[in-house]
Amino acid sequence: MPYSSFASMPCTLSRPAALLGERWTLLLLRQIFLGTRRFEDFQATMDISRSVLTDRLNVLLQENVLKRVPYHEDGRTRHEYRLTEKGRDLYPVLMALRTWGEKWMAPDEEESFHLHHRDCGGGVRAKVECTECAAELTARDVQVAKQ
Amino acid sequence: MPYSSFASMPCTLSRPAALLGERWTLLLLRQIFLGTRRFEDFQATMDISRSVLTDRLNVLLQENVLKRVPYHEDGRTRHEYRLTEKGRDLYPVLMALRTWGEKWMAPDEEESFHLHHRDCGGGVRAKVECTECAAELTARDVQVAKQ
DNA sequence: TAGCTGAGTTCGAAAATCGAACGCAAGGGA
DNA sequence: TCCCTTGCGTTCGATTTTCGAACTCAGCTA
Repeated sequence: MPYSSFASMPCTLSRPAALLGERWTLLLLRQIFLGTRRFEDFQATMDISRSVLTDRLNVLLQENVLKRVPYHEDGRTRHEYRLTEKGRDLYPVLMALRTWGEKWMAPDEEESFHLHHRDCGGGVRAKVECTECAAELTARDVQVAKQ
Repeated sequence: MPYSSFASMPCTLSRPAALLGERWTLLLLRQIFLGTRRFEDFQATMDISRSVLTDRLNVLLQENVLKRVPYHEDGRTRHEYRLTEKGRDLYPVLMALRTWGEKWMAPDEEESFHLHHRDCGGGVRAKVECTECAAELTARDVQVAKQ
């Protein structure tokens, strides 16, 4: 049972965890949410090796998290990588990571970037809530039922 | 600038992403949230190689996500791995992964486990909200400010 | 005394990653 | 026309990680 078998287990947690748990994939998604879209820009800003970058982009294309979109520059047609709706839906995952990072791994100095709600200027945080009563939940409030 | 340099960048997203983005780490945390605590049990249920398991547990101990707690069995003292408060605070990350998995990677058959709020029996989901106006936010509602 | 168990450690083989060079197609300039 | 540049990969040999099986070790147990 190798690592990749978690990607095909009938578990809605192990499948995303196996996909995003590959080295570089979370950092790549971070870069995408920060606005990077082109191969050269990923390579330059992350200093990832080109072959691994190719591989990770292809995996995310295959999983339909990203799509290749043509664009024009200097009269030439090229392609850039953009989030699909499925990809955009990963936003809460990244925000949960960031919320945790702010609480537990905040560097001494200033942040490298701030996020705020366009409409009201407020801050941004991830949370877990009950779909019925809308209470905020921690691990202790949740019961696991096998099968 | 190797992979590990993201773990020390002054960015509250890249640091957690680099830590949890190592192979096996997310799957290991999933197993821990499901209740596994002992070396042998991790090894048996995940079929991870023993040396990598040792390494990942040590990294999480060092980051203070896990702690080693002594327990007694058959009159012998052993240790088990348990979440610290910092570790328990990763719950929203795992729930965000699961919420995404339920929407986009749900297997045809039944889930391997269900989660529900102890108090009211409702479902569980992760979301992103504004700290001021409490509106639910998507990537489009959020503005990134450099520095 | 010998065997068992939990929790690792060790080590040679296999796989993943790295970095530097190479390939290639489509302009642009001389 | 020929050469140069750019963006986006591919290839390849060297280095790192991971794998899997065997080994270690301490403290019971038979």
